[in-house]
Order: sequence, then structure tokens, then C-alpha cells
Amino acid sequence: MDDRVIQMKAEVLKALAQPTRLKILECLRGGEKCICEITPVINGEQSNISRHISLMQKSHLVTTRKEGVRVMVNVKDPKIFEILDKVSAILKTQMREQERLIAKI
Amino acid sequence: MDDRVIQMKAEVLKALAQPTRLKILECLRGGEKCICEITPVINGEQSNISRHISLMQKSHLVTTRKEGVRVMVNVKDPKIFEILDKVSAILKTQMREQERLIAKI
DNA sequence: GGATTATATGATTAATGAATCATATATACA
DNA sequence: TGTATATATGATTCATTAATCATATAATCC
Repeated sequence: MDDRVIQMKAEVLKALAQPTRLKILECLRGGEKCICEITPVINGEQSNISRHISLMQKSHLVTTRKEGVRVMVNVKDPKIFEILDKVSAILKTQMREQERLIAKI
Repeated sequence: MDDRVIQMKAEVLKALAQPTRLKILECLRGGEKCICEITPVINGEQSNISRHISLMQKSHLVTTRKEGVRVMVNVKDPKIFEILDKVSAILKTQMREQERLIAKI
């Protein structure tokens, strides 16, 4: 596979691979929200959330639009949630495996 | 969502979000391979590949088994490839979007 | 036992990333 | 116009990460 494609894939995944950003995305499952709604939900600092959102915008994970003073944020591609769900599924499989091992102790 | 679950999700994604590791995983699509086969394919340094594989093992992305001197590596859960494919799909969508914009210039 | 091959690991360096504080900008509204 | 609210950004700090070199370990074969 082309190195540039690999690089791009890594960048999308890197944009996902951070707790604060994952929380923001989970918070956006219900649809568009403004930063001032997201901030209290994930209990973060305003400047930090702002940075993470602009990072995800640069990585094309979210789109933003101004509405008055507010900045409304939306997830660009629903496939992003499908990825998060697959990660959950992987974790579930891992934990079931753990359980089976524990049962053998 | 529980902070520990978020943390675990981030860790799985972080283990995926690195070019060298993505190359290794792509190389393993065809099934089990030993490190000495992977190394030349992705044109990397032996010590670096070894580290990345042990990292992915700790993150439960791959399993390894010894076969004589060799260490055979395998992807633990095929859902990992489904994630990589979804990332590709997202990139394709993005690039089609780009094309449509370019056409409007 | 000695040489060869495969892998792992300690130490180091350079780069990147996240969080925080302080402050700037920008919109709305009294 | 002045004030409150929402967001962005510069500067800094601390931690993490990837890569590399040198070397260690471990298995195989002569």
C-alpha cells in the first residue's frame, strides 16, 4: 500500500485516538451540539475543548458552523461512529476472553 | 460513557494510529507471518519492528508464538481489518468530496 | 563448542501532543 | 457604548513516542 495512503489512515486514526476527543464524539452521537453544550457534558476546560475540536476539523472528522456567538459542531461521516462501535466490539471480545481465562483459575 | 471505557477505546485506537504499525497489520492480512518476513516487506529496521509488534501484543491487537528461532505474528481479531477498511472508506468519501469541489473551480 | 540467524532490549535523541493559564477576538444585548 | 458570553490562540510545561545504535539473548546447525 502507498505510503501516503498509510500516512492518511494513521492521521484519521490518530485524530480518534484520544480520550477527550472520543468523549466529544460520543457527545455528538445525538447530533449537532455547540461547544458550550459539549464543554460541561465532558467536564473539560473551554480552551482545551476548542483546540480538540479544531484539530478534528482539520482531520475532517467534524464540521463546524457559526450560529451567532456559538460554534455548532457535527460529525462529518457517520462511519466514524461505526469505527467506534467496532472498537467497542473488539474490547467486548477481549473481555469475554479474559472472563473465560479467569474461570479456569 | 465510563472514563475507563473511553480510555480503553483510546488505547486500542492509539495502537492502530501509527504508520509502521499499519504497514505491519496490512502485511498480516494474508495471515500469519514471522517478523523476519515482515521486516523486509515494510522495509524497516529489525529492532523497530520488534518493538512495534510487542506494543501491539500488549494492546491485544496481535498474538505471537515462537517457532524455533522465529516469532510468528497473527492479527488477533479480524474486526481490526474491518476498522482499517472503514478508515479507507472515510478517506475515499473525503477525496470524492474534494474532487467535487475542484470541479467547481 | 563456535558460527549463524532471529529477536529483544537498554540508552539516547528528536519530535509530537495534551493540558493549562492568560489573554484576545467576536457576537449579542441592555 | 459598555458588558456579558462564546470561542480562539500564544506561550509554557510535562509526558509520551518513534527511531536508531549497540548489544544481549536464544535457538539452530556445522
